[in-house]
Amino acid sequence: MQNELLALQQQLVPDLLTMMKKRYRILHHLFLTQPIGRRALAQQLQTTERILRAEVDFLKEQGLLTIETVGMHLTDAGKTLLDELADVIHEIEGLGKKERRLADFLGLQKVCIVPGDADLDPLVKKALGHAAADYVRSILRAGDILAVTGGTTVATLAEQMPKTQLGIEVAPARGGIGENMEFQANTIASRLAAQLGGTYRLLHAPDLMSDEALQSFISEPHVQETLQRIRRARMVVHGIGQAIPMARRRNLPEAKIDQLAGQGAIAEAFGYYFDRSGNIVHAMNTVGLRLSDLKHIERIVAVAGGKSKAEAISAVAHGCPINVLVTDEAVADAILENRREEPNR
Amino acid sequence: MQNELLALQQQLVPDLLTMMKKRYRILHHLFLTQPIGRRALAQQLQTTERILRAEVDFLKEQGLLTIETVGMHLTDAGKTLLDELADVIHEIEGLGKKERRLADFLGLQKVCIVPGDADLDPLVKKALGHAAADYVRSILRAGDILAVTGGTTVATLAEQMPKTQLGIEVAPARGGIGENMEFQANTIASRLAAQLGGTYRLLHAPDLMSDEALQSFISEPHVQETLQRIRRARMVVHGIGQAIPMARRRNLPEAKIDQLAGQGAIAEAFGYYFDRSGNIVHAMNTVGLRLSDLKHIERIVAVAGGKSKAEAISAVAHGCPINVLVTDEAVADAILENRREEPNR
DNA sequence: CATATGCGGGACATTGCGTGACCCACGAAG
DNA sequence: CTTCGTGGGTCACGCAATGTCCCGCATATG
Repeated sequence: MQNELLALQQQLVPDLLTMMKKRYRILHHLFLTQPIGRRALAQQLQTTERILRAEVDFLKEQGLLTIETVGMHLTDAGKTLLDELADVIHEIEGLGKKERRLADFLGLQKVCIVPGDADLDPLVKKALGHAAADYVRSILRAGDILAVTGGTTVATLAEQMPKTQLGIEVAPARGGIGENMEFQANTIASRLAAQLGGTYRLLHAPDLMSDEALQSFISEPHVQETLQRIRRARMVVHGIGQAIPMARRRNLPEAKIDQLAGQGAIAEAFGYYFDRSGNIVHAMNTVGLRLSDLKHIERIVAVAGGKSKAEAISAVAHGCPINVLVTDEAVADAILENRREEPNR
Repeated sequence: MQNELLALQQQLVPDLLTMMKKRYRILHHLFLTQPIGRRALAQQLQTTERILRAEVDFLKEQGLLTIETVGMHLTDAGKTLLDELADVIHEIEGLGKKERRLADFLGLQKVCIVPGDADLDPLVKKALGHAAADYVRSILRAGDILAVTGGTTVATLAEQMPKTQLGIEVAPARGGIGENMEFQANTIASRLAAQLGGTYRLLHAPDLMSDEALQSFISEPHVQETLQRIRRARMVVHGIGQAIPMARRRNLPEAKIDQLAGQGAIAEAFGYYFDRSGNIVHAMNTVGLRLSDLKHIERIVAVAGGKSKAEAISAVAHGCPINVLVTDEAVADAILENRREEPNR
């Protein structure tokens, strides 16, 4: 077991393990920001140029990165090493343990944690997307239908998804909401389909509409068809939002927002608002995947990070039949911290 | 697989393995020579006092050794670490591979190799004894009969055997030969029995005697009984000697020695002399375990090291039904080296 | 086209740490 | 008692790691 070896090395050469982490961090950061120069990288990694330079010289010597006029790039060997190293660093940092504890606490099948706090460092969100993309890709099989919601985090996943030729059908789980095109479920679906070498469907509908409009809308044949595809998805990937900021982004009336706040709404997912215990306090009149559809879907993957979302994530985990959660360390720590206090209440 | 981790580390922090080996070497040497002081240890490890001091300070900080006025000692944590580390170092040094190759070539069940050359460094012999003791102890079960021959190497084994309460019966496989009491089979048997928490029998007999004397001697009831115990041993541990030096130590007449040399005698074990192909060229009129008894014994362990004995060890391995060989790296290298030349002859 | 920015790489002074070379006090052993 | 080996302290030296620049160049930008 490699864990034993790491334990031995922790005793015998602790500073070299530190060195290993340091170099891994450089490679990893480089991977996320390439191409990038010495100075900029040094600043982002909170180290001096000279120190980074020494490390970079070494890593170049090892053939793990190339130095060009535009900046530094990882070589294929560097990427391979990074992948293989990820698990090791995971264990060294104790993330594996946290994942198991969090999965146990939230009753999930699996939890993936990336180091850092997506609120503080935008690269953590990128790493989050990468980790989620890795996981999704490891599960997907040719011919699967994959449903995705919108949001910046899921958009990052699509961006980080490596090119493959899997032949997946990607469908948006939600209609459009009134914000940036870039983060719409439709946009993400098309992007993901491009990366995965598959096809995609679109749900040309506003996310929110009146009852009558909704009824007539969903009886449209092509909408019906898309909705049926969505409901037959094998896997759905969705984000988790904070209730109030989300309501604001949807331009809900102030009165409605106040009402939600009064009901203790703290989290949002799939158009549903949850209080901290996971109870649904409000369901939007939404087109797309409903909560009741989820139980027919094999694998439900939630992706969200940033300490500010910790409570929301915990709430949705209790209220939604999630299988897998991909999040960051700040969230994991916050939830596990709260857990200790809960039993006393 | 831990090998993968080592490969990764080799790329990312090449110093790590070097440093690990260095510190392992210090701990190992300290284990074999404790209590010992800074200066003496530095000299033996071919390093400077100041360097060793830095390492020792670190290892002390890690709680792996204690520093007292009499010198340094390993702590229990240090011993544990050393044990666990042994396998890792084994693989790093490629000894595991050599063991498998040598076992394959000599047709043995198992080979254990310790680094170094017992001819050059007396501590290697000690390590040899330690490794052999470790192996023997791992096999022994309560109630077993263990037969041992004489010799300095087997004596070292007895010395290195940790105290246990196994309840073993130890019997000398040979009578006494005319040399130092310390290395007699009888002495070793009693010592081993003390360490293993068992009983022992003695074979009060000269190793070499005339036919008539031998006949009358082995008909003595208590000798008979001891001999029967010996032949029912589950395990026998024996040394391997070079033919001519051994003959000299036994004070054989010069004429006999010349005759042995003429017959190509190169190795000695159990009182038999072998040529390089493993043919018996001379059998002494010996009391104790005969070659023909060996086939009834479950596990036959040979312990011998030092490059000068390489040919002898190879010869005995071919001529004797040995199961397990514990030797040093110099021997292994020499035998494996010769192997490449043999097919061409 | 000219300018500005960020890139890699070179250069150099400085400093800080590893290291060598001692010292002493002490306890054990002869 | 002397002698040896022990740990621990100290200090100066030297080199390597580091901080701090600079330059030439490619690219983006106006």
